[in-house]
Amino acid sequence: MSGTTRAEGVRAQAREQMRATILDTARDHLAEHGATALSLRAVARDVGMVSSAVYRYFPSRDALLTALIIDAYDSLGAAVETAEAGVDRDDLRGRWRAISLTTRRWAQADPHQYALVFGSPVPGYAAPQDTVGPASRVTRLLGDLVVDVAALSPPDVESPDDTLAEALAPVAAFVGGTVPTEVLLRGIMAWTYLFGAVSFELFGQRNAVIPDDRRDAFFATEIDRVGVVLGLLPAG
Amino acid sequence: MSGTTRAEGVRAQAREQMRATILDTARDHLAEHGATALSLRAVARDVGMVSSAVYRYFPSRDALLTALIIDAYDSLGAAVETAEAGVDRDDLRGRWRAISLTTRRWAQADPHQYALVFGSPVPGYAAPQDTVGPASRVTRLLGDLVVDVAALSPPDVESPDDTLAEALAPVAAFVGGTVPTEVLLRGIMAWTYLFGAVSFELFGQRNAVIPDDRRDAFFATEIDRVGVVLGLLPAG
DNA sequence: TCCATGTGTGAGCAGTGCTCTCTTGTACGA
DNA sequence: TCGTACAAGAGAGCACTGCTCACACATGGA
Repeated sequence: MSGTTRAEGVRAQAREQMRATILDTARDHLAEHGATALSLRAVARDVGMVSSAVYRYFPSRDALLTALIIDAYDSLGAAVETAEAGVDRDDLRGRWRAISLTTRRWAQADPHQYALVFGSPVPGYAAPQDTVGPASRVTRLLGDLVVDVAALSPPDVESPDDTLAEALAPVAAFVGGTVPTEVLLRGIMAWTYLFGAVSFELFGQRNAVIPDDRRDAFFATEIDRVGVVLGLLPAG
Repeated sequence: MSGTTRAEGVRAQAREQMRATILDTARDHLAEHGATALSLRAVARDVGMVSSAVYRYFPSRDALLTALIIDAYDSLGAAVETAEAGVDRDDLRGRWRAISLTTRRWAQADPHQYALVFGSPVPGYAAPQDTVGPASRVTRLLGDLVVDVAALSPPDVESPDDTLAEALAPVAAFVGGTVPTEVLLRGIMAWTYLFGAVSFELFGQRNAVIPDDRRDAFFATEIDRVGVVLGLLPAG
């Protein structure tokens, strides 16, 4: 209890640092070879210890993957939050664009990390509760956007479907405020489209569909279209 | 050269049957445990031979996976084609619904098979050319639908973007006929949304968003919305 | 100062993909 | 009809994986 502000203990600090080192190395391996090829033994070799020592820090390979997932959510969340924060609050279209384009850019920068989170889940693996917090950072931004959309440009029509409101009750609770069901629906659909488009492109489904050098422009086009056509944003 | 119509040879026939047996067993394993857990040795055990014998039929685990992918595309294609064929040609909305709902149902019936095709690609694995044929069966139906949409209910506005037409040139070539760029764009977006929604739901991204017992209804709602709101189908 | 505890080691088990050599049955050409 | 070439399976083996366990050891904390 001398140098550190928090009396954390030397051991605890060293442990935390070792954990971080392992995680960093694992992230490198993930970026290079993908999730299913991520080998705990290989990570251990890179870190410079024997494989069994890693188990002092992560009880299983799945636990390591879970840590990487939380990591990825946080990384994406931070990137999108930063980009979105730089846009004027009243510029709904700009906020939607910032969220979308940043998500895509982040995904392209590290496809394996994106796939780990938004791709097909690892078999037999159920995301633990620890992941829900970081996972909702992007969703949070979309939720806020939807609230502002409802306030600044209310929908022209109200959704007549009563059961729809019940289906979207969890969503209404999440976004908070009083948002018409119609706007909630449009928000979810925009959310779905965004990740559908990014995944489609990243997972190669568009390979022979949109020429490589047109993908950027096309993504911008479709994202703008989604904003307008789903009534999420005013036309023009 | 006695019983068979085609003089295929006894050996070739036996070989084909053995290949099918292996593939069937592999499909069972896939459905139960998922792609990354699919073990060639385990399949061999189930079939009743030693693992090295399987290599007489599939040169590698990847080759076995490729065969399963082609299989999956064909299975999905057949299911959707059958469903769509049962709808009146003029009923554009009905055709869109049939394609969408059947795709979702098929995906839910065997999530691992869906994930194999539309999930994050296996690392280091690039789908060979053999897969493009079966892969385009659903896309073909959507292409035909788009052509009929263009003929039966032309878009209210033409897309002013010239570069967009260039980006969609491969798509225009695929669907054939003379389809306005605007309709092509809407078709691609509907296609993107469909698989985005199915993937999102199957991969658990909607777990805390839409209650389980509302998913069927919600999917129907969003699919109808996509049809109308993207201008793919007339409102009403 | 002393030792309980946290941390790293290395052997080992059961599994994997894949290669190789060897044997055997039999389909097919002469 | 017969002999054989060849396909097909068996089995051992290599290098890898995740994970467990008994062990050694340094050291932080009392």
